[in-house]
Amino acid sequence: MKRRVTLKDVARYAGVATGTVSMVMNNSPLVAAATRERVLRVIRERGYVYHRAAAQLRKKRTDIVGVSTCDLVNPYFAEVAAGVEQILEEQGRALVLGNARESTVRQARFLATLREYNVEGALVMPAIGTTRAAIEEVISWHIPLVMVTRYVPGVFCDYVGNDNRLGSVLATRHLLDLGHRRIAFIGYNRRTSTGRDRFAGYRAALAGAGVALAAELVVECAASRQAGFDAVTRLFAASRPPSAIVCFNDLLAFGAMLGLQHRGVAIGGECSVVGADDIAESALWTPALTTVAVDAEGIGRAAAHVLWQRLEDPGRSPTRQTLTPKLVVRTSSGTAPRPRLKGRTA
Amino acid sequence: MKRRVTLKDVARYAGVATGTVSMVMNNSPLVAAATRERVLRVIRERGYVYHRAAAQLRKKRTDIVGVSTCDLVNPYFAEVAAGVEQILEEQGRALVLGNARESTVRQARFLATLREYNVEGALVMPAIGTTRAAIEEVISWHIPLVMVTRYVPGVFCDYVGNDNRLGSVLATRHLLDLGHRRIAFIGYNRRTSTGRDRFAGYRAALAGAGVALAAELVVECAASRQAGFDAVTRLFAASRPPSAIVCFNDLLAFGAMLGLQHRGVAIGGECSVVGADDIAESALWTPALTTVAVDAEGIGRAAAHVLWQRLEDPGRSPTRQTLTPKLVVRTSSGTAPRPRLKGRTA
DNA sequence: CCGGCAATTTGAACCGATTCAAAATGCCCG
DNA sequence: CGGGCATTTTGAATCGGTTCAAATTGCCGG
Repeated sequence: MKRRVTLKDVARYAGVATGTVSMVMNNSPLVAAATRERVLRVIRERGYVYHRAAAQLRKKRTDIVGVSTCDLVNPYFAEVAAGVEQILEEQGRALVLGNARESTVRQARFLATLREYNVEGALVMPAIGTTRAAIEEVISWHIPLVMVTRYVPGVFCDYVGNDNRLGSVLATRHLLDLGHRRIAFIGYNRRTSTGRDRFAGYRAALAGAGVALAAELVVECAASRQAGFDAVTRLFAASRPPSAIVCFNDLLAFGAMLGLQHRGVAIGGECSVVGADDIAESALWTPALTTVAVDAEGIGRAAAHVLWQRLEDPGRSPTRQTLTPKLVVRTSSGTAPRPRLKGRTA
Repeated sequence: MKRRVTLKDVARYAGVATGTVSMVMNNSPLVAAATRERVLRVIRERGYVYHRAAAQLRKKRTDIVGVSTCDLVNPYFAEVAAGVEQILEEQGRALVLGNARESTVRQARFLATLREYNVEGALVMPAIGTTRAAIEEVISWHIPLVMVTRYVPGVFCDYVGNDNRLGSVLATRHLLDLGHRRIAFIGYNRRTSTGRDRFAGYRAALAGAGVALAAELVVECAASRQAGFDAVTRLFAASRPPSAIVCFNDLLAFGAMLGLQHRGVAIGGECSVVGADDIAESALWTPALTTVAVDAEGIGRAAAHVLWQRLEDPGRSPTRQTLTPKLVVRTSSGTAPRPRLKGRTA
């Protein structure tokens, strides 16, 4: 077992002091070009490998960033993570990944671990149920934290996400413009900021058009295909079903469309459906889903960028950055059907 | 700025030697229970935080594992990564993530970085075009490496993946059993082991049934929905279209089904379609897709487990572990249509 | 009361980089 | 030729744990 080549060895072979080699490794402009060349040649010849842990002991920088995902199996969060990775890679920082799987316990455990690794900062997609205290604890450790995609109310720190409220406004307004008045909202979840904001946009758009919000048209449920199917079943079992549905996300919309097809309701005709996220399948469904496109990778990239800014200038006040979603109109939404004028003609 | 609480401080406050505190931190059975309690109390009271980089300097273990994904945006690989994360988390190891996005350059750069972090091992999903030399270089650094999902031929190291050959055999045999004889294969890609193995299974199943492989029924193309659509267009433009299609994966199958619907070909009747992977959408399509289910998370978990075994016993000979996929029959596949007996009746 | 053995505890050297005050070197100008 | 200044280089102290040979403590049987 050969001993590892250390910086000291390099210094000896190159005939310089350890400090000089260190400066070469850190691209210091103070070393003379000729010296730098000589040192670099020795490094190459001897196969020297920089030892980051040793460096970290004295230097304060670690070039490590922690990333906590709430659910990596969900393609949306995986895309956000991919965006984050892209920027961190460009910055030459390493990414330590944790997947909370929507468990605040796992999330807390991961964040505590990050502390032992002396990460420079953390990008957190808060798991459902994350408390203000949990986030503030991390900040109290002096680890710069950026909330991504979801935020925890009342926490004073950076946030990058989608403008979910606007997204729902666009979706709902689109339906209102098509003449719809009985518009349902399915997938309301008050436990995440995304859930609350998307609902708030729906509510605001209705109010803006002078349409009263009908409690029986709001369905609180999970964000799965099955839940969408069930929600439609429930809505259409009632006396006055909606003529359009705003869905919390595309998965729910798919379930809803299946439910409508199952009942023989014409999608885009008798009942319109709008989703959110614009995942890959949305364009391929029959009918193609009208949805609010969210740039998940862009959010990840922006979040990594915001963390970088904070590291550059720790004093700056927290930013709250939202990317603007845009409505993609396809065939699952159409003009409102004429109301059947029951009895009125009599 | 308060100075950080070090192990030495803990030792002083607890009235013991640094060595003792170190042993407590490492759960050594040598410290007396009473001493351990006292030290732990001081640690809690003073808010001591273990400094892994410092520990690493002397200890050889790092508890860090590198994970290189070939494409994190692909839900399949994201699932594998999630499986890996789950096991590493249980083992108390940190996961440093890299996303090669199918670039061998990015992959190589990431693997080189891992060396500087002194990772205990690496789990690599080789990017398209990964050479034997690239993998062997990592091994030459004495970093235990496990290839996941894809393998590079000729490399003598651990591998965990799906039995793709078997999967295609199951799919093809299923179609043969339904009476099909003109069976196409779309999405052949000879640049990944998955591509080669899935094609090999198709070829073997045909041979086993005494059916000649028709070159015009094999389409080499990307693994996207669009490619599936285009492949069908091509196959059905020819004189004798297939009565069934084995697709490299589900995405391709969706594209193919859209293509068939577009041409007015009855899926499961006039032409059957079988996919592979069984992603979430597959069960929801109309018709529901018959496919070969692959346990992506299971593969990730198994891979992390294999790495653990190798760390426990570096001397063991490399394993080559494949999980068994299983056929999920749904409605996109049906009995072969009667051949139209052109002219024969005359 | 003592020798012997097992169970604990000690603490100084060490891991491999970074730091920075001080020294060395080179160059220009009077 | 020497002083002054800018450019490079030096190297010992330091970061915060781990190690392990050696010392200490406790207990038991004789």
